[in-house]
Order: sequence, then structure tokens, then C-alpha cells
Amino acid sequence: MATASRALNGSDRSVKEANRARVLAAADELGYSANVAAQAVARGRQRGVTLLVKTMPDDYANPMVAGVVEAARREQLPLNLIVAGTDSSDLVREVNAARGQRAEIVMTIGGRQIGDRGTPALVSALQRYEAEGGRVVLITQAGLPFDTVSYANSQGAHELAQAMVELGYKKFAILGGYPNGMTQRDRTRGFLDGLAEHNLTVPADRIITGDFTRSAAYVATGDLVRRGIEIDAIFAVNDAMALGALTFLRDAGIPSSQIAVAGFDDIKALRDVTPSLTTVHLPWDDVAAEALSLATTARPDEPRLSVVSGHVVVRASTPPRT
Amino acid sequence: MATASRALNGSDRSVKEANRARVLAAADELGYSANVAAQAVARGRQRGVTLLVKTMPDDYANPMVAGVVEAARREQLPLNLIVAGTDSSDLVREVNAARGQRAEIVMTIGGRQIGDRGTPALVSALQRYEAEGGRVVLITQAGLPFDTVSYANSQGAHELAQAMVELGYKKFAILGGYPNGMTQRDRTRGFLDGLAEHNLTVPADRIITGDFTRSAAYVATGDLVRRGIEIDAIFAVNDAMALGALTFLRDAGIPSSQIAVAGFDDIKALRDVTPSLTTVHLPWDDVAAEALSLATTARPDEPRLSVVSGHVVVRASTPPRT
DNA sequence: ATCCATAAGGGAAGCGGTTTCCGCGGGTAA
DNA sequence: TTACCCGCGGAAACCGCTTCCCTTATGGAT
Repeated sequence: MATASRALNGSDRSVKEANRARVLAAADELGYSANVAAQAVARGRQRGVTLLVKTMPDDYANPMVAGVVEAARREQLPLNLIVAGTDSSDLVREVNAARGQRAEIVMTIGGRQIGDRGTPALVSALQRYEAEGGRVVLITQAGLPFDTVSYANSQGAHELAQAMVELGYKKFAILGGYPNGMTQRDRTRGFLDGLAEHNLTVPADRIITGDFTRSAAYVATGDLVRRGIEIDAIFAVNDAMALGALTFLRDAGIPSSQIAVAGFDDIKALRDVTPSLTTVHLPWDDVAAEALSLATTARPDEPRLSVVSGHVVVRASTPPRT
Repeated sequence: MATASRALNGSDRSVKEANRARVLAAADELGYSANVAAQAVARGRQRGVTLLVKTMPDDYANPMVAGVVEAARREQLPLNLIVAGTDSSDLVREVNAARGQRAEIVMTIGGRQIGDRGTPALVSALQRYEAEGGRVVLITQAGLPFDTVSYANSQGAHELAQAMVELGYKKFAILGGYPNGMTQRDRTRGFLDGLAEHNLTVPADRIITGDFTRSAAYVATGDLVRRGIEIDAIFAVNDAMALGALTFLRDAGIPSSQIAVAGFDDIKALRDVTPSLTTVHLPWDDVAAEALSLATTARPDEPRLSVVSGHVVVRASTPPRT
């Protein structure tokens, strides 16, 4: 048995070639496939990365997830995608499950909420997992004591604001997503800061918070228009919401020259909409690759933070304002 | 240990309430979380469904995947998404891995290729897995000896063809996807059959096969137009391709009144494009729910086949032809 | 010819659980 | 009282591997 075990997987002990061949032949003949669970028990660890996401979209793909999947493929790391649920307690549950699985690497994607009461529980679950030898990498906002890759939300939004002001826009509304979402808040703030540099502000009643979805944005834009609020541009904190806004405006027959729309993320689907959407491009594949590289290098004493920055892409949805 | 084990998970043996409470309290204090791998070894089976997909899209979400994820959540079944790769040998590898995992249910999404040399290997891997007590459900074309849910590709395309003829279209091109893909072939055939009932045909040079992607469709449509082929409508075998075609036509300034486009699937993202796309709606959530229900009911002697049918949705991309 | 390092095989002890089986105590029926 | 059954705790076997450790064989250096 010992020899067979050594022959069938990369052990550091060598097996005489003849025996290895015999083992392999027998395994093949018997259709043997290792019981991974038993391996995990014996080894005390399950190879691969467990990717925890909150939801599985049914409309637009999440480019980060796609990026991580692809990066893991390249590294030949088994990838195990778990859709946890939106609550932070769901996340805790899944982290514990991963701990029970003795997973090698746990990676989470998804923003945190400000003042989420579940955060301490999540942190301690992750710390416990780490204490038992796991590696954790967060793709989200900085601030938790783990290796993190995040992206320049506030800077990107800031630059977008600049760009839009230069295009001649003055009266903005903001579709801000969940009021407590950190990503949304950073983007909103960055945008407001960018405007502030040009002495522009956005009245509170034009900063709409709520659901973080395309449909919610559609409805919210409708409200905005119906309330007769005078605006010349809408900034949505992500592309999915921007598309919702765009579609509402189109359905209502309002052209971009009257109300422009800009988003954030530069998801692939933007290629297929009209007008093409102005947005902040983020290099999602880099984010994913960076996350994996953090995960596969030795853990440093201090948690590392890697920030990936984006850049503004001006397209047809924000024509120059004459 | 025995008592603890019985207290911590649903065993059929009862534990005195006082002891159960003590066990739970201790577990809580110690931050105990069961080693799932060890459980899998001891029980000989790992609860939950392993969902095998070929790829993870980075543009439009796969509604089937979203549906299965959601359905599994509802059933409280742990769901484990594995992105295998496009080759059928990749699928075999992952089936064997699932076998090694002693996974309870394996579900695969994704079309088969006609005459794929890997199919026998896949079938035997799945059979072996089933022989060891696993349940397999395929979401794909019928024809393999396993419980299968498939959707009415050919019927839907047939009806779409009817509808388009009624709208006044006569000269079609077809973006047919992979030449050997069964889904694509069924849809193409169904469409041609529908046309045939009205004595219409599509010359071979207007049935374009190739990549199954949005980008490939964009390029292919360009070729079609450049070759100066006279058509009044394009049928793409899925929505992603249809969107590629649509976007090309828009970029080229060709309106729907000149060349119409129809797709297949009715993915959510269609809401956000202009013109809105005519397509065949498929109830993806039903497909997913059906698959899960096949998986969780006792296995019958004969493999079951459940066919979900769709219906045509006419939208702006195929205006009535005057 | 002797010694020692090294390669390689194999027995057996885990890994962390589950489950069978045995035994004990107490309640119920005769 | 006595016999029997049932509920429940705990010892130990077992799940399918990995790996430690012991042993033997081999070959080069002295």
C-alpha cells in the first residue's frame, strides 16, 4: 500500500520504475481514482482554492470570478466555487465549512458593509481558519487583517468625475447602491470629491441609495425622471446599475444628450449596448492574478495589501456637453 | 466520542438531552467544526451536488448555472461548482475527481459534440461513478444513459422560423456555432425545418459555423455583410451570438429593418440592448429545478428524460417586414 | 574485505470521524 | 418478584489514505 500510495501521487520518496509502472497499470485496470476525502484526512489539508462569493448573477457575469477561475486553471489549482448567500453569517458558515474541509486557500469576493455586526464573527472565523494552517485572501476593501487585493474605487470615481466635468456636465445624480456598502460608498465619495474640486456638489436628494442591482437602478431612474429633477448626468456606482438607468432612459425616449450615464467596472457586456457606456475600466484579470499570487506565496508576518487601479473610458453615453 | 458524534449531527440514535447540551456547549466553546473530509471518509459519501460546467463566462451569465445554484440553495444542498474546461477529457477528469470525492450528486451542464471521441470515456466514468452509488443528472441533449433534462431546441427553433416567416422574412443567414455541437445542430435543423414548411431554404454558404461566442458572431456577421450576400434576417443559435451580430450591424449602421436578428435562450441581458432581441424564451429556472428534482428522487431503473419547452418572443430586432 | 550512506519496500500508526456492538439500568408486563 | 425490552453510553472497528520508521539490498569509498 505504501508503495502504491507513493507511486500514485507526487511523494518525495522515489519508487523503482518497474514498480511504479506496475502500480499505474493496476490502477488503470481497476479504474482506481483516489478518494480525495481520505487524502484530505490523511494529509490534513485539501489542495486548491475555495472561492467564496455571495451570489451567482443570472444576467451579467462577474468578471472577477471569471478571472479567478481562469487564474486558478493556469496554476493548475483545483478551484471550488461556493455561493454563500448575501448575509455575513452565510459567509461565516461557509468559512467554517472550508475550515472543516481543511481547504488550503480561501478566497472571498465581495464588499463588506459598513458597521456590519457580522464582521467580527467573520474575522474570527477566518483567523481560526488561518491558525489551523489555511491561507486567506480577500478581494474587497482593505482594512481586515488578511492579505487583501482591492481596487482603486475612490480614485477611479474621482477621475471619472473630473472627466465628466471636463465634458461639460454640471448637474449630477448618483445611483449609490447599498447605503452601507463600502465599495459603493468609496465610489460615491470619490465622485463627490472629484466634483468638489470644481466646486460642484450633488444635493442629497439626488444621491439615491438602495438595491445594488440593475432592476433597482431602472426603477430609481424612473423615479428621478418622474420627480422632474433637473439633471444632465447620472453616475451609477456599477455598470449593471448604469445599464438599468440607460435602459430606462432609452425606454422613456430620453437621449444621452439630455441625460448622460456613466458606470463603473467596464464589464464585457458593455460592448453590446447602445449608447456604449462611459465607465471606469478595472483590470479584473490582474486583480484575480494578484489575488492568487498573494495566496500562493508564503504568508508574511504583516497582512499585505495590493491595490489595483483603473482608468476612465469615455464612450458614447456621455457625449460632450455643448 | 460516539455520543459527541451523535449529538453533533443528525444521527438516528437519540442522545439524552442533558448530554447533548453538554456536547453542544463544548463544541461551541472550542470552536469545533466537523472535518467534512473525515465525515465523507467515514460515511462513504459527501453530501451535496457537484455541478460541472465547461467554462465560466466573463460577459453574460449562464442562466442555467444561476438556476441550479438557486435551486440547490432552496433545497439546502451544498453546491460545489467546478469549471472543468472545454474538452471532454477535462470533464472525465472532473467526474473522476467527484468520484474520488464520493460526491452524492453530479450534475453536468453543457452540450455534447456529435461524434466526440471522448463521449464513451465520459459515459464510462459516469457509469462507474453511478455504480459506486452516485447520482448523475445531465442537463444537455438526450441520448446518454442517465437521467437527463433537456430543452426543446429543435421545436423552439422551428416555431421561431414560423414566426419570422409570418413577419415577412424570406432570405436568411444562420450563425450556427460549432459544426458538431448538438445544441447548435438541433437549433439549426429546427429552424430549417420550420422554413421548409413554407418552402424556404437557406443556401449552404449562408449557414456559418464556427466558434460559439459573441465575438465570433460579430466577425462572422461582418464577413456576411462584406461578401454582399443578400439577406433580410440572421438567426443566431444563441443570444450571445445574436448580440454579437446585432452589435456588428449597429456599428455598421445597418438597421433592423434591413437585416433583422433573432437569437435563442432569452438571457436576462437582452433587456438592456437596443433593439431588443427576438428570441426563444427558455424557462431556465424550471430546467434547474427539474434537474434537481431528478437528482433527489430515487433512481429509477430506466434513465428518465425530461424535456422543457420554450416559446418564441418577438421583439424589436425583427420588425414586421413590409 | 569492511564500512557506511543511500535507495527502496513494507508494516503499522495515525488522520478525524461514524457506526456496530455490547452492556447497563430502569420501566413495564406477567 | 422475575423476565424482558428499550434507551442510552462507550469501547472498538472501520473508512481509505499518508507517512513514520524499520529493514534489507546495493554500491562506492577506504
